[in-house]
Formats: sequence, structure tokens, C-alpha cells
Amino acid sequence: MAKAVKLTRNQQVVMAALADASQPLSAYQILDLEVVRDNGLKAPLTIYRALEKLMALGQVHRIESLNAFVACDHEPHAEPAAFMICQDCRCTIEFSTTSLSRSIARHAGQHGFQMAGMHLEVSGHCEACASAH
Amino acid sequence: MAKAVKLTRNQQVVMAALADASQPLSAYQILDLEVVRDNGLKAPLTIYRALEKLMALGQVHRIESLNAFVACDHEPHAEPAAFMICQDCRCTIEFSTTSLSRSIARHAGQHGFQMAGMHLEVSGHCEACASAH
DNA sequence: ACGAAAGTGTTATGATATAACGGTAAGTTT
DNA sequence: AAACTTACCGTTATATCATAACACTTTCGT
Repeated sequence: MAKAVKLTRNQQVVMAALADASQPLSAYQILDLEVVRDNGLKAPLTIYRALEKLMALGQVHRIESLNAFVACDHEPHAEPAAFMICQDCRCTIEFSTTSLSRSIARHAGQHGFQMAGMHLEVSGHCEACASAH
Repeated sequence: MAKAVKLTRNQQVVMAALADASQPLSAYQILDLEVVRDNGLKAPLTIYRALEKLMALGQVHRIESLNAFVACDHEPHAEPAAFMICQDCRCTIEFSTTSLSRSIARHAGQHGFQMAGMHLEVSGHCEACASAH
């Protein structure tokens, strides 16, 4: 199992909100959730601070192209993240990059570039939306 | 050679600014350049409109993790973009993804996901910065 | 108990991006 | 050339995303 890191109340609230969501949420969307406001979180910074910690723990990832955040549905990890993002329903599917990142690191090395991390976002249509045309 | 699409004055000014830059520029950084202001571009929207067109033409790409834009140094293309971004000097190197994108598309297909495009950003250290520690 | 480190609340502000409106320029059809 | 169409443009206002600064509190190791 994942290492049990104790989250603070704010962090738990934000984590739960993201875990519940069917798509990535922006910090302000999180802030606007009743369940979040009812717990006393009412300033953007409060959300961002929780997100920062959760990302450091690998329990949340940032989707750059949406300026939004998703709960990690794997074991929390520091592994380079990769996502498929549906252009219709905005659902996101995270997938592993272990083999991919190795080959990219090699490719980068050929350019004299020393890879530290990567972020891959694939856009398109998820199964449900594709079959619904 | 690339298809010669006639750019408007605004678009040329923005394109030239990006082509001159040694690193990605945000829209507001472009706006603040003397060479841009002197040409009469003075509102954010003017910059964004030019960028929008240039991106549609494949002559400029957006770096999501920086909220910034780079001139494409290849032939203008619609091919999925991939970049190596130096964490020190912020220089970016664009590289081709023809083989990579094929394998990613296949991988996505296995998840029932129909890939339309992708965006890959690799962070790390460029040759110059790496050797300078 | 004490100090260090992390977390918090609040206010203000910075940075990025788009909406809405009316007007202009350039092309294409006739 | 006149009429039409499409893309482009300038301006103002506003939406959206993110962080700075400061003072206070909680947590936890020793």
C-alpha cells in the first residue's frame, strides 16, 4: 500500500473533492464546491496550498492544458505523468509511462539534453464519446 | 518550401518577435517588447489574436507549462509537438514525434481512446546548462 | 517545555486570457 | 465597379488563474 502520509483537514477536503470529480477541476472550481466551502475553505490560496502539497505527494497531478487538477488514481507516484483527455466530456485517463519515458530520455540524451521529468497530454475522444459520435 | 501564407502586419510583428527570442515568450512579454509597441500593438487581445492565427498555421506553438509561445523552427506543421525545456535557461528545443506519436496513438487505442493530438513537454537541463552544473 | 517546521487565514495584487462591440480591409462573385 | 463575405482590427471591460506578504496557530521531534 501507499505510504500513509497524514493529510491536514484542508488537504483532505481538497483531495476528496478531486477524487469525487469526473473530470479535472480548476482551483476555483474546487473553491466553489459546497462541500469545500462548508468546511471553511474560502480563499484561493487555501486551495492552492493544499494542491501544492498533494502534488508533492504525487496524489494529485496538474493538467497543464486545462489549468486544472486531477486526483491520481494509481499509487501515488513521482513518475512522469501522462494523460488522455477527452475533448468532449473532459474526462481524463492517466496512464503509465515507464517504458515511454525511458525512450524519451534516450532521445533527449541524443540532443545533449538531460531529462528530469516530462508531461504528456494526449487529446482526443474517450471510448464513450467516440461511440456516441 | 512551406506554403506561403500571407501574414498581416500584426501577425508578422508577433512572429518576428518570437523568432528573435531565445526562449518562449508570454503574450504579455511580447506586448512589452519595444519592437512590438512601436508597431502599434498595444492591447493583449491584439497579441492573442495574432498568436491564434500563427498557431493555426503551425508556425507557433504553445508551451503549456510556461503559458508561453515559441516560434516553430521546423517547417510549419500540424504534427504533434514535443519540446525539451531547460529549467535553467528556459531555452526550448523542439523535436519530432513521428515515431513516438504512432506508438502513443496505439497505446491510447488500447484504452479505447481515439487520439486526435498530443503535447509533450520534457523538462531538464540543456547541454550548455548541464555542463555548467 | 521548548523550538523548529509546516500549515493557516486574510488581504491585496499580479499574471494570463477572453467577451462584446463596432469598425476596417481585402477577397470573390456578379 | 458594386455588392457581398470573410477575416482582421481597436477599444474597453472583465473573467480566470496564481502568488506575495504578514501575522498567527498547529504539529511534532527532542
